[in-house]
Amino acid sequence: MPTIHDVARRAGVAPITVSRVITRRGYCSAQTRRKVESAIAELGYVPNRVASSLRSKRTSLLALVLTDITNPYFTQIARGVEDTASDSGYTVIYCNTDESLLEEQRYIQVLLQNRVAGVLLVPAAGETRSVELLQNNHTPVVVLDRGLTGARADLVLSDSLGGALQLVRLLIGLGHRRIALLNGPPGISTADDRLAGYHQALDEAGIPQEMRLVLHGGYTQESGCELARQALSHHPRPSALFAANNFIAIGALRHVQDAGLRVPADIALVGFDDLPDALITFPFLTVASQPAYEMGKRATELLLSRLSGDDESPPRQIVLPTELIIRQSSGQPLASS
Amino acid sequence: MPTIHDVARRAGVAPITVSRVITRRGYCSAQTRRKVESAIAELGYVPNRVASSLRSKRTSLLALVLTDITNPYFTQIARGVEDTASDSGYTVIYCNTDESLLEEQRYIQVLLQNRVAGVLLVPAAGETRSVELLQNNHTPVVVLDRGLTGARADLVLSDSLGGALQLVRLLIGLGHRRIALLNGPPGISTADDRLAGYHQALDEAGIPQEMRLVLHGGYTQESGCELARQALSHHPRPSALFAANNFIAIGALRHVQDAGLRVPADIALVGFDDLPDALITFPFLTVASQPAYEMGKRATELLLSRLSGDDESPPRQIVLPTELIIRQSSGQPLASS
DNA sequence: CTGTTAGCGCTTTCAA
DNA sequence: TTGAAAGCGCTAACAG
Repeated sequence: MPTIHDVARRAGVAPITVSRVITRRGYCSAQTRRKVESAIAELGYVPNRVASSLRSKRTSLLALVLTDITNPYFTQIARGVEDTASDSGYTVIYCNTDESLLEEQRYIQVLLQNRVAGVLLVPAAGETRSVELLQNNHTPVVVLDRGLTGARADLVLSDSLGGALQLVRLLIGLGHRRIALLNGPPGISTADDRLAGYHQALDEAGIPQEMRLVLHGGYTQESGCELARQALSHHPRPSALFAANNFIAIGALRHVQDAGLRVPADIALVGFDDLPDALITFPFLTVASQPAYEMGKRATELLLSRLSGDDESPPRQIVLPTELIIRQSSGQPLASS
Repeated sequence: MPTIHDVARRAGVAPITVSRVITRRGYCSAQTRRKVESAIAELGYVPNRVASSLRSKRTSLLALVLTDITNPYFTQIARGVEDTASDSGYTVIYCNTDESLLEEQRYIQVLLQNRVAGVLLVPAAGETRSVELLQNNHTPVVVLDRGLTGARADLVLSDSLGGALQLVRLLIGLGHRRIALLNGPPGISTADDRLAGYHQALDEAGIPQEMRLVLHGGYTQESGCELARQALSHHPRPSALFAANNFIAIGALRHVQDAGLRVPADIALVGFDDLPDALITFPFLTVASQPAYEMGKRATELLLSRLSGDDESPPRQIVLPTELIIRQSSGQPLASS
C-alpha cells in the first residue's frame, strides 16, 4: 500500500505538503494541490489515520456505550448519535453492556486503549467509576439517558419524573386509585425518577400509601411478565399498571392477556417509551414518549463542543420533555369512580 | 499519560518485555510478569493501541455497514455481529448508508483510512465497487443480507426466494389468486429473489401473468403506504398483499385500514421479517422470519476466520432458511374459492 | 507557500 | 527468557 512518501515522490513535493493537501491545513498553491491530488488518484493512496492519530494524538472515533441496541429506544438514540457524529467527520464505535457493570468497564478499557476522542455513556448502573476512569484519562464523556449522582459530567436525559407524573395523573383522572408501578432496577435514575413521579402524582391526589404497589425488576420483557404476575396476584388487584419502559409494558400486556384479562376493559396499562411509527401494527399503548433521536443528537453535539476545546464551561445538564401519547390501553373513565 | 517506557523503567525491564506481558506473546518468567503488572497498576497505564496498530499493521476494529440500524432486522444483525466480534477481542464501528451508494462509498473510504481489520457489508445497491475497493486494499469483506452478482466475496443471507415461495403458496392455498407484490427496489437481491419466489409460486399454481401485480418502491413505511395505494386502486383489486419487508408491511397495513378495509377479512397481508417478540403488542402479521441474529453471528465468524489467515478457501456462500410464522393477517381460506 | 528534522508509542527483527 | 536497535506512516515545530 502506498504511503505519503510515495505520493510525495510522484508529485515531486515533500511529504508534509501532501499532508497539508489531505488535511486542508496550511497554505498550498492551487498548482501544487492539483499535482498532489492526481498523484493520490494515480496511486490509489488511502491516508493512514492510524499513523496520523499516533502523531497528532487525536482520533476521529467516538464511542456509544449503551445497554442494548435491540431496544428501539436506544436504536433511535444511536441513529441520532451516528448522524451527528458523521456530519463532523467522526466515526462511531458501539458497545452493548446488557446492563452489566463488568461489561461496561471492560469496554471502557478497550475504548481508552483505542484512544477514542470521546464517549457517550448510558451507564449500566448508578456507578461513577467508568466516568471517572475516562475523565482521568482525559477522555470527555457525556452521560446519556440516566443520571449519575456524584459524577461531574455532562448529562442528557428526558424528563422521567415529568413523564411519570403525566401518566399517573392521566390514570387518576380516569378514576384509578390502585395503580401498580412495574419498575426498572432501583439505583438506575430513570427507574428512581419514574418512581418519584408515581408517588408525586398519587400524593397530589391524596391516595394513601397502602393503595400503592411498587415492584422492581429488569427493563426486559420477561421481567414485565413476572412483575405483572406479581401485581395481579395482589389483593385487592390494581385497576391499572404503569410499566417503566417499553419492554416491561409488552411483557405485562402479554401476561395480563394470558391471565384472561382484557386491556383496557379489565385493567388499564400505560408505559414509558414509544415505538417508532414504522414498527407499530396497531397503535394501542398509552405512553410517555422520550425524544430518543433528539437526545442522541444533543448529546453528541455537546460532546463535540467539548472536543473542539472551545467549550470549557462547567458540566451541563440537558433535560428534554417527554410527550404524552394517549391511545387505547389507558382506557375510558372508570364507571365506578 | 504513561507510556510503555514509563512502565518498563518502573519495573526495571525493557519496553519490549512489557509489551510481551501485555500481549501475552513470547516467554516471560512469572516474576517478571508480576513486576510488570504491578508497575502497570501503579501507573494506571493504558496500552496505546494506535501505536500498536501502526507498528503491527493490524487493528482490532471491524466495521458493520448497513442501510438503517433503525430497522429491527438490522438491529438484530448488529447485535449478532457485536457479540461475536467482542468475544474475539474486536470492536465494531457501524455505519448507516440509508440505501445511498454515495454514503456507502464515503464510509468505505473512512474505514480504509482507519485500517479496519475487516468489513461486514449490507450493500446499498447491487454495486460491486465498494467490495472491490476493500479487496484491492487487502481488507476482507463479508457481504450480508443481499447478494452481489459479480463480486468474489463471502456472502451470508437468508433464503429470500424460499421464504417468498412459502408465503405466496400459503396465500394460494387459502384461495387467493390475485396477489400483489409490494416489493423493494429492483437490483437489490432480496427484492429480486422475493420477486422470483412470487413468480415461481404463481407459476406452480398456474396463475396467469395478467393476474399478477408487481410494484416496486423503497424498503420504507412511506413506500409501503404508497405501494398499497397503487395496489388497491388496481382493477380488479387484489385479494392479498405480499410486502417484501417489515416496514412495507406496516405502511401497507396502515393504508389499507385508512382506506376502510379490514385485514384479513377484506384483504389478506403477509410480509417478510418478523419483529422481536419483545416489541409485538399484538401478534398479527403472517411473515417469513429471517434469522437475523444468526446471520450477523455467522457472517462475523466467517470474517474472523478470514482474518486469522488460516482460511484461504474460495468465497463461501451461506444461505440460512427463513421461518414461516402464520398469524392472523393471512386470514382464513376464502369462501369463494 | 514549501521543506527539514525529529519523534509519536509501540513491536519486529535480530542478538545474547 | 530478556534486550537493543530500528522503523511503522504520519505531522508538530521550526526554518526558509
